[in-house]
Amino acid sequence: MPYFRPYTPPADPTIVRDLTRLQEDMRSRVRQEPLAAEPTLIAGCDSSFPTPETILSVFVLLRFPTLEIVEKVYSTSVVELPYIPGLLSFREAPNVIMAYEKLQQKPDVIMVDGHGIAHPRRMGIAAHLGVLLDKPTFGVAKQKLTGNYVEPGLTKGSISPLTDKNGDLLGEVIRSKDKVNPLFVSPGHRCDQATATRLTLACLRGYKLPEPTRLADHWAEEFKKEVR
DNA sequence: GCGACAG
DNA sequence: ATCTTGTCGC
Repeated sequence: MPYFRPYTPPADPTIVRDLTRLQEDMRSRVRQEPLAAEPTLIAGCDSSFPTPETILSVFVLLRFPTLEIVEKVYSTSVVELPYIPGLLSFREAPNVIMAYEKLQQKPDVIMVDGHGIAHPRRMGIAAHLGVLLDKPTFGVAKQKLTGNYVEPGLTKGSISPLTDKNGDLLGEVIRSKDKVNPLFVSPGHRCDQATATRLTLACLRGYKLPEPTRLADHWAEEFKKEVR
């Protein structure tokens, strides 16, 4: 429990205003619906920073529901925006998409490390990527960004709703492993809560993180060493 | 005015 | 996200 927050240089108010408006416009393009069909290929993506000015994004493609690795690719580029809560997608999405384009085969659905609609303007990076790629997406985050919830049961499989101040559902807080901090799962684009939760649970293999994002996270660390 | 604040 | 050792608990 830190008594303070690391100092973050104030972001250019003009940029923040413009990106926030852009996000509000994108919001109208997000759709929540079940998948057209049971997925055969599911992807996981995550990013790491070899240096403060370099971002490295990874995409891991897995067969579903067996979860065998089919492909893994990555992309690196120069960071152009600082981290600003709520505007994470503008900092990471460009490079994540560059990695996505390197995949030989495209997934039926993407599990993103971060939030979907569990965001102040319902536009977390998972929803953002879904709209730009016009692909089903959902988010699996390790920390809350917004919303309220009651701690779910301490055993694997316990779930409790994440809601906004109006009581609307933003996502679900899921205990993916006994006695470890829960995950925050929310739909992105062209996906609904039931699907996001079902796929997350179907991808658990004894670890806190479901395989798609766990492996993306793992390779983001491995590739980082090669790059620097 | 006082907290909260993905990665 | 990143820096960074040992250590408590199942």
